Amino acid sequence: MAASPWGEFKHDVCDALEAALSKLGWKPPVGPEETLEEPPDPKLGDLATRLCFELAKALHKSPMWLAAELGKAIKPAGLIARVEVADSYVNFFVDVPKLAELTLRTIERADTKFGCFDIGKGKKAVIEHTSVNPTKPLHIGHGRNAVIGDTMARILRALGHGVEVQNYIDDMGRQVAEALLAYRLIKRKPRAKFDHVLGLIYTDMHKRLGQDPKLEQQVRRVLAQLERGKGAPVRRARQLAERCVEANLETTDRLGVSYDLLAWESDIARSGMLKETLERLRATQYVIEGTGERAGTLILRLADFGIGDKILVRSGGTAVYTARDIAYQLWKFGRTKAGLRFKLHSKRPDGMRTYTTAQRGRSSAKFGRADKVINVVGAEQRFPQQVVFTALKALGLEKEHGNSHHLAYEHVWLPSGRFSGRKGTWVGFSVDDVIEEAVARAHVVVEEHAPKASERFKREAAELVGVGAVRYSLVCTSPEKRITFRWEEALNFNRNSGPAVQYSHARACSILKKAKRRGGKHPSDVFKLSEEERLIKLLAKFPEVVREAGEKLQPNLPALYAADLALAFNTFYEAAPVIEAGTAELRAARLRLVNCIRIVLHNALDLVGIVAPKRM
RNA sequence: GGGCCCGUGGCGCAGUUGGAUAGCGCGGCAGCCUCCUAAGCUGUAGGUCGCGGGUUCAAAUCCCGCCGGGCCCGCCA
Repeated sequence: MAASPWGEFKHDVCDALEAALSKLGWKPPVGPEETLEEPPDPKLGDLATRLCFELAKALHKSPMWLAAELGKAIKPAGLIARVEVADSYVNFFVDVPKLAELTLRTIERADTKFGCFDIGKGKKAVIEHTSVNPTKPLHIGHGRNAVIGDTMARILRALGHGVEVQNYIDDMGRQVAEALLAYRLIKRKPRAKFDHVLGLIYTDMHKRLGQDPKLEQQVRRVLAQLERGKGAPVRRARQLAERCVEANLETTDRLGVSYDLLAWESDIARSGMLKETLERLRATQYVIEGTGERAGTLILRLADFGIGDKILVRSGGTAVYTARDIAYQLWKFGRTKAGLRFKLHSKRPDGMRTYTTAQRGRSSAKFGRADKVINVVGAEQRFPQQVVFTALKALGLEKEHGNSHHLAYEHVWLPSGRFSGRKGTWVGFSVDDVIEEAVARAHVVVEEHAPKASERFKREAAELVGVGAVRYSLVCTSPEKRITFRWEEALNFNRNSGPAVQYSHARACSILKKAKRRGGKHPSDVFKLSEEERLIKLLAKFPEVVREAGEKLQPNLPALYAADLALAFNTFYEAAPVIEAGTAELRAARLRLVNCIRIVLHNALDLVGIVAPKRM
């Protein structure tokens, strides 16, 4: 059974090209598969090769002549219906009836597994995302990180990887020191969800920090206590952070984002893996002791790898963030002797179990030991991420270096500028606030559409649609592009939105429900309409989209695909009656098509973490 | 000063391993509910792909130089 119908077609085209080339005795400088592209207009063909341009250089013949000869030598086979030569291109037309039968049968059999592969071969991928300082609620920018990471996790699972999602919690940084102090000093606290309380008093604290130099000293004292890694302040910091994380998790639960492991900095610090990592680095030629102004420091020299120096240990003996990140990265690959201990943190509403590192936990071989690591981290951290990865190379871990990926994303901005935790500009733009608003808006629309539905249905539909709109708006843009948060986009329920795809899915379900009886035979060439042909081809391409998204780390691809498919389905919906199709054969065939569209819309939405409702 | 990312119709985006007439959505304008959910559909207007060179049979895509926006180059966090 073909996992990917369109992949099968590509395969057939490559075979046909190889056969023709060997018959002609031509040796192209590149493999045929690298020369395949989609023609700009489907009328020209479904796949084209630009091979003749490549051959022209090698054989000193005109590309047009080569295309004509090559075209004559190709025998259509498999899913290829016919071959046409246009200009210097050889164009391949897919056999639509064959592709239709293959695609529909594959989707029906695979159902929710359509789009899944086994190319990951169970190889383990660790994805780190979210990793917000545990001192505030998630704002919509953190939401983008979480949604990108979660979508990537879903895509890699579909490709057959074992996936472990880690959320790194830094409970020892300056922000926590400030939050701890703020919590102690500010007696009158706002009433709100705990993470919001912390975020608000943190902002309040920052107003005072500017005016009161003594306060800055107090922060430093607390930070120093945290650095020591033991004692009451460390315990209190952890407690405070635990409460904040629990509140943050309520938010991510609602977004449909989940974690396998919460990795706490305080646990990592106590494990000794930082010390171990520094010792190993010291043993290489790349670590030197600082001199002059930098006396007493430890410097990582990576000039041999084309990047600048990075101080790892300050003259005071404390390690910088990047040093800890190197140790953590090594641990993710199972490359530290020191280990961590784990225990169950909580069972989430979706049934997933989230574990946490813990002092009094058990050691376990279940976590870490990745084959591949993806860090979803802001684009501004390209340099430190590169330092971390290059450090692996310096330690001789070539393979781990090659399997380290930084999924860099640009931040979300407000029309007025950047988010600032200190200035508190996030207020009103927390993920909680945005979802609340989106769900409220969705409720109004649901009310208009289904006034007679039960209150429970309306509430559930609004939740699903509101969250769908928010998730879609956060993931549909390429990660490397900055997005500006605008209410009208986050709350967009029109075409090219999460709800639009959900709506198309609901319509498909509705047709199938109303049809009651399904099944019945039909010839494979029943699909005559261009709308049907377009849908068949789009359905066939879905697995290729999933693969590309995984290979290129582009979580926006399934989102864009889902909108494309929904659009094509809407066009078909207007053009072709399904239940009242002219003949029993056509009715049966179109019902099959609609059912397959329903499955693929569902699977595409699922990859993006959006629920596909049967009714809305 | 050195480096990285972004710049595509009024707005938001796709297309960037060089390839055939640059796609989509929003918003404009004109239409479509006795028919499977109008959160929908059809038609229409709107683009020197930031600017200028270069390489090539072929450039939104590659190279060089500018312009605009953002980011990085801390013993900060």
